[in-house]
Amino acid sequence: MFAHVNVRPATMPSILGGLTARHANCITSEFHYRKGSEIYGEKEPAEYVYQVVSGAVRSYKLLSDGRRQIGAFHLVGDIFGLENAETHRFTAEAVVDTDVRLIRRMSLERVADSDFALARNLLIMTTSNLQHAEDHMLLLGRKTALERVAAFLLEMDRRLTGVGVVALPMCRRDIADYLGLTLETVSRALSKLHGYGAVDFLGSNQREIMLIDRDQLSRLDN
Amino acid sequence: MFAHVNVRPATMPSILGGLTARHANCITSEFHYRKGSEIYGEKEPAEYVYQVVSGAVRSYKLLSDGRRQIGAFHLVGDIFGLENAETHRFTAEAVVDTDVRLIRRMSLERVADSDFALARNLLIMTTSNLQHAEDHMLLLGRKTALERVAAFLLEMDRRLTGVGVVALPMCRRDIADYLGLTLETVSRALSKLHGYGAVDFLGSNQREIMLIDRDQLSRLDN
DNA sequence: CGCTTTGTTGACACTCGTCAAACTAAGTGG
DNA sequence: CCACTTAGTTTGACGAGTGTCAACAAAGCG
Repeated sequence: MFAHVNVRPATMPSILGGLTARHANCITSEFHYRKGSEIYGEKEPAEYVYQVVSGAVRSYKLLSDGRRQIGAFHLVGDIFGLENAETHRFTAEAVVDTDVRLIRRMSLERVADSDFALARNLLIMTTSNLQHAEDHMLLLGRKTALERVAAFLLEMDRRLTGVGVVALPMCRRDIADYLGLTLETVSRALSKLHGYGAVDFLGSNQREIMLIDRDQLSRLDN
Repeated sequence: MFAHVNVRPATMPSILGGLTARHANCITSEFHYRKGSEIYGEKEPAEYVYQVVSGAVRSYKLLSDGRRQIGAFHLVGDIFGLENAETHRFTAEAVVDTDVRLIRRMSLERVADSDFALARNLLIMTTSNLQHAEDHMLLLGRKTALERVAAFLLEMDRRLTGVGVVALPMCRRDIADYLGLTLETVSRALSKLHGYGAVDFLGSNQREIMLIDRDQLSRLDN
């Protein structure tokens, strides 16, 4: 599984706009997390910022009775765990075996006061997280199950390859908890999309490769 | 339009941490919006940043068929319309007759590069918007109607007075579109909470004053 | 080749949405 | 001042969409 993923550090957007190592005066190192293992927990002190080198990560919140809302998936190249408070607001777990680059975090005050460009990058990244959350609120509050799944496939296609071929790293339950649905509803929506011809499945391994018809999905997505 | 503009010394927490006028080199002025009128539209260029002086504002997104998701309510003292891209990502409307203070916006680049403290304030405000959106995703994705309404009342109490007495400026439809419900479901949830003794209504005017039992509501909220 | 995990599908239940009616409050003009 | 209108709220009846529970199939794995 994921045998062909080859990391090319040189082609990956470098963390914090290429400013980390020399400006933040910190050590960057790589670390491996096995599928399902926790990278950090909600309310833990935020010591590091992370970048996905290979694999995928989910960030989620829990209610007291175990209901889970995944706020975002972090894919290759994405930065996550960026907080300017002292603690993490999500739990982060590896969706599959995942390599991450770690950067020891500085306090926000020192960062923002010491480097204009870095401060701007922090703001840009935070804003892009905010924008994603804003769009996701619309999805969670107002879209139907079919629209959510269509939007999800389009998002993953855009972020993974952008060519209409998607190999999802996450399972149905993860998708469901991202979309505010149950895994059964996600499965049914995918079957329906398959029936419409908007999605085709290649190979019959568990983590199927999907061929998606972006025009058709876009029409469903509003 | 712009008939009542009058410049005033700050009697409330001044915008952008008291740095606007002298640091951002801009004019602050007040303006009045009548109930229901639009302050800015989604995708319009972001020329100003706003602060609520009196009244209340809703920020929302629409789907093509008219479904609406309110992302946030802005109450007295709140700053809104803060974008670092060139355009607004929400439409903003006055919920009731509302006075706002306007500050002409600078481009993000110039702001962040010219003032450390201002850059930090921008980041702090953006982060607090992000945190609200993250919490709201959990509500929209995973909470029941009753839990959403309970959480809403607690949020409004906290932000308006914090003493368990709430006078909501917005109508049932606004609440519904904020919580991802219908107005009927909101009304039923409030009736149920009233039945539980978690909410009491004072006076019988339209915009009732509510007495809320925060302990009881907190138990429902998870 | 069993065993476990993940995904699919069906039957059914239930929450919430839809539609409709009654009611209250507020605004308007004669 | 009072009918009349308009906007907003509440409540009921009903139905649709999604969740729940269960059975089965498929895939991964030792």
